[in-house]
Amino acid sequence: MPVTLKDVAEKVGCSITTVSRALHNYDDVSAKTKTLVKQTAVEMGYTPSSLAQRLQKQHTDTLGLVLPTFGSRFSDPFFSELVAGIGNKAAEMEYDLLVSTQPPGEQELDAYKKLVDSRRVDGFIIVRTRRKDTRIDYLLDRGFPFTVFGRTGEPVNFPLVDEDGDYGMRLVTRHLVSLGHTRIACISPPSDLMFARYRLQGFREGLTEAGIPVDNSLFRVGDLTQRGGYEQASEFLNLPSPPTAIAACNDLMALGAMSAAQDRELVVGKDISITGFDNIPMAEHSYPSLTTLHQPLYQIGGMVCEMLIHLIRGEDLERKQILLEPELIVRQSSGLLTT
Amino acid sequence: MPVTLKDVAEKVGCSITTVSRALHNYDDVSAKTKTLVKQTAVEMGYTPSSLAQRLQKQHTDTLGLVLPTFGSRFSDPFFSELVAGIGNKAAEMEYDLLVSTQPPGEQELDAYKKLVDSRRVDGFIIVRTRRKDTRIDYLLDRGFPFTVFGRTGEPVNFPLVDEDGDYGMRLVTRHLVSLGHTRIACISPPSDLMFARYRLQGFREGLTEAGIPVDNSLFRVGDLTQRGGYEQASEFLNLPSPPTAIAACNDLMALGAMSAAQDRELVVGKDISITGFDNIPMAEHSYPSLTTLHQPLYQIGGMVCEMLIHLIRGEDLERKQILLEPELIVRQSSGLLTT
DNA sequence: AAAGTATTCCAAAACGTTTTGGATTCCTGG
DNA sequence: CCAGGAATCCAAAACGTTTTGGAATACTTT
Repeated sequence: MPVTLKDVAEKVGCSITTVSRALHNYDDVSAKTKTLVKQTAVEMGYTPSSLAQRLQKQHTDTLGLVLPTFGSRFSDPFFSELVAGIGNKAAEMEYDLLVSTQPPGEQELDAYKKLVDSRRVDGFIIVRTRRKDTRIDYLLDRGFPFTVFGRTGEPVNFPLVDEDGDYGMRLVTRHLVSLGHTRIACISPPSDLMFARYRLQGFREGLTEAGIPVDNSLFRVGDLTQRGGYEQASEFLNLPSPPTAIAACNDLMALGAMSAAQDRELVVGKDISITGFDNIPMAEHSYPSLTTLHQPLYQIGGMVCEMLIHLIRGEDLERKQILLEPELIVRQSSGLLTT
Repeated sequence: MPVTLKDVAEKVGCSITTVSRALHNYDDVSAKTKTLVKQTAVEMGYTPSSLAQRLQKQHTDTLGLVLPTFGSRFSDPFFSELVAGIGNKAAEMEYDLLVSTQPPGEQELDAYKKLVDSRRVDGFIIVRTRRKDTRIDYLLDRGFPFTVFGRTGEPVNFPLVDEDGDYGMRLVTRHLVSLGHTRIACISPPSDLMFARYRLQGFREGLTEAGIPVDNSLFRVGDLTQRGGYEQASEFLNLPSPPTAIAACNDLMALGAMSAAQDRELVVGKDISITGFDNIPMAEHSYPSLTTLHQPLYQIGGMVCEMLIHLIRGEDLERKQILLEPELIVRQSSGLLTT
C-alpha cells in the first residue's frame, strides 16, 4: 500500500538506483532529474521504509532501555524524569527508544539477551547498577555498546554518568551535624545497589569526619518506597533513645519517614530532622518541604543517551566517565536540634 | 557476524528453505532433518534477525506510545505506573514498545506521522485525550490501528478504556457533603483535557444533587502539578470566605493544595478537607494521608495494550469500550466540618 | 510395470532499501 | 577525428528472512 522507491522510479521513468541516489543528493545524478525525483517523491508521499533501510544498513537506530520495575505498583518519579531525558535526546538525534520493563532477576537478563540476539537495538542504557552486575558482564562479553547511569564495584572503562552519592551524603551529614545533631540514623536501600553503597559510605564518612561514633542500631535498609521509609523510620522511633535526625537515601523513603514521625505527633524540622536524596518534584511540595540533594535526572538521561549514540557511531567521547556533584537543597524538614 | 539461516544451511548441507521450514515445524520436512536442523541451529547459536523477519512479514511487532510531557521537570507518577502496565503486557505478548516523548502541539502530531510513515510501529496507544484530539483524527483518517486511554468529545467507536471520572467525582462530592461541607472548591485541569471535563462535571453534579448552589469563585484551573495545586489552593484560601473543602482533580494537585493549607497553619482533615483523584502511591503516605479515588493504572495499561494487539491481529474484541468505576478511598485528609 | 500418491526437498521471488561496478553518452583538447 | 575524461545513468547484488510453486524421489496401488 505505501509508496516505494519502485513506484517513484516508474512514475519518473528512471531506475530505482537513480531515485535512491537522487534523494540522497549523490553527485552522479543531474540537477534536473534530482529535482524531478524529489518533487514527485513528495507528491506521491514517499517515505522510506525504516525496516528496509535498517536491514540494508545493518543497524536499527534504536536504543534499548529496560527498566527494573519492582512489582505492579511501580511508580518511581525517578524513572519518569530520566526516561523523559533519554527520550527527548534520542528523538532529537533521530533514534528510537525501545522500552522494556522487567523485575531484576533471571528474566531481566533474558530480556537483554533477546534484544541483542534478535538484533533489535544498537545499544543499551543501563540504570540502577548493582555490585556484580550481570547485565554489564554480559554486554561486555558480547562486545555490545552500552552506557551506564551509575558505577559498579570496581573501576571500569565503559562510559558512564553517575552522581557523587558519597559526596552528597557527606554534605547532608555535615549539614545535620552543623544543626547540632549527633544521633543521626540512616535508611539506605539494599546494598547490592551501587548507589546505595556510595550514599551509605558518604554518610559514614560524614559521621567519622565529625567524630561521631558509629551506632549500628541507627542503620536500616529500606526498599526505596514510601512504605519502606515509613516502616524503617518507625523502627527507629521505637528505639529507647531514638535518633534526632534521619537521613534517607532517597526522597521517597524520606517522605515515608516523615509521615511515620508525623503519625507520632512529631513536628518534622523541629522535633526531628529528616533529609532525602534526589530532589524529586514532590520534595518541594511536601509538608514540610524536604531538605535533599538535587540530581539533574533529566540532564543525566540526555547525557547517557548522547554518549551511547556517539559510542554506536564509533565517534570518540570527549568525556568518558562523568561524575556529577549533587547540590544540597536545604528546606524545612531539617532544623536545629531543639533538646 | 551473527549466524544466519544460510550459515545453518551450509553446515547441515541443505537449502535455506529447508532450514527455515524445519525451524517452523512445517510438515514437509522429514523428522530426521528437522531435528538435525534444530540441533545445529542451537549449537551455532542461531537467532533470526528481527529486521529481516519484519521486512518480510510486513509488520513490526512494535507498539508506539508517545508520552505528552510538559517541560523538562516531567515527573508524573501517573505515567510510570501506566507505562509499566503497558510494557509488561507487551513483553508478555511478544511485542516491543517504542516510547517517544513530546509536549502537546504541532511537533507531537509530527511524531505520530513520522512513526506511521516510516512504518515503524503497528499501532498506537493514546493517552490523555483532548476534546478535539488531532492525534485520533489523524490515525482514524489513515486507518491506522490504535487504542485509547480516555474518551473524546463525542461518542465514538474505536476501542478505549477509561475511568468514570464523572461517577468518581460524584462519589467524592457526596462524601464531602456527608461530612457537612457546603463550601466546596474544585481545582480542575485545563478543560481541553477530556478527563478534566468528566471530573469537573461529576463535581458539579454532586453539588446540584445535594442542592448546593454553584459558586463560580470556587472553581479554578491548575496544571496538574503540585505547584499548580499549591497556587490555586492559595487563591481559594485568600478568599474573604474560603471554602471548607477542596476537591482536586488529581492527587498531585491535592498534595500541593495540602501544603498550601499547611503553610497557613491549617490542619488538613480538620480545619479543611482536601481530596484527590488517582490514588498514586504517594497518596497513602502523605501527611495526612489523602482521601482519593483509586484508578488501577497498571491494569488499565495492560488492557489498552492487549486490546491494541488484538486489533492489530484482526481478532475481535470481546469488549470494545470499557468504563471503569473508580473506588473512593477515604483517608485522613477529609474530615467532619468543624465550624 | 505403469500410474498414482506421498514424502521430502529446493530454486527463486519477494519484502524495500543501499551500494557496487560498470555502461553509456557527451564533451574537451590534441 | 579520436583519445580521455566527465557526467549521468542503471542492472545486479546484498541485507536475512518467508513463501510460492514446483521437482525429485520413494512408496502404493492397480
